[in-house]
Amino acid sequence: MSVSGFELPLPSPFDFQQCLKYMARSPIECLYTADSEGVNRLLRVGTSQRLIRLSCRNNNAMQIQLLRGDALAIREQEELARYIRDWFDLDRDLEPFMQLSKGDPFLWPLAESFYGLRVVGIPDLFEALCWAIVGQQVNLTFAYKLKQRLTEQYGEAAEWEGGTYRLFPTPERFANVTIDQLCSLQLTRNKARTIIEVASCMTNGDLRREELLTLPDPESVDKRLTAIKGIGPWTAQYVRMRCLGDQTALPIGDVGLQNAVKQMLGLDRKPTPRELRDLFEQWPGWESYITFYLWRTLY
DNA sequence: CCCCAGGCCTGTT
DNA sequence: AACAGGCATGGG
Repeated sequence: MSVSGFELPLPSPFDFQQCLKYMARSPIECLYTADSEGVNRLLRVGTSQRLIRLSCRNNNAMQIQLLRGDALAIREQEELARYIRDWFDLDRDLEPFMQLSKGDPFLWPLAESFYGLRVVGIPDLFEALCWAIVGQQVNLTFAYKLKQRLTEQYGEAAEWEGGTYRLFPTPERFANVTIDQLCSLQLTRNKARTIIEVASCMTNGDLRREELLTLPDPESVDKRLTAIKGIGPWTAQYVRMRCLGDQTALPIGDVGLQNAVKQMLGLDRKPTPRELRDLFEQWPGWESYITFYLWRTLY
């Protein structure tokens, strides 16, 4: 038994349009193409590449179509469904967040403006780590360029109807890549070294997503990740938020978060780390959602 | 030439 | 623990 498409039921609140708007924010995004009605993406399912399109007629169910290739075996469908649920954080109940927001002068405008937006995930650990690393202390425009160069240089690609679709490279792909080669893509030496180190750790099994997910608390995850030179607190929290589904992650040193809070509160300076912690103490468990929504106010 | 950007490391208090 | 300075890289 096999299928060339299937549906996933959606939680409430969920707004696919909000997610698409987020995903369409960069004109040089290289890992998928988002339009006003859906998103196309090349994914690895099992050992093969699959080109899929996601769309939503209403917000009750998401349609997943295979754009070409053999139908999916049931096992493959399950794997793909798992990926998509992580991608759009479909297993989370946002009702408590909406309740928390009601009557909250800081939260309500966010919850209302971005109603139904999910923390869009990066389920692949290597991709999430690399995206965080290239995004350290550079503006987003440049971060997207670096991701694009890494992907075009080292990732697999497939053509479809005149467009090119790409997979983010695997850690194994970097086994014989040198720091100088990555530096030629305009990565700093530190970033190049860190990416190669992360790739090596993942290839030899020292660093695995499943293992991070079994650690007892967020602090253990931070500790494991920051043990790698070049991965600091910001990157660890970013990965917890975008890859591990940990919605208590609060990237306190994030300049975007600081600027967004400054604007929201009408401050004449960026909030201090202490002030940010104090502010977020009111909303335990929703740090990542609030951060993600705050980032959305910036663009 | 300036300041800024979804930081990190190392060394001091 | 918390802060300060240096560092590397492009964008505006």
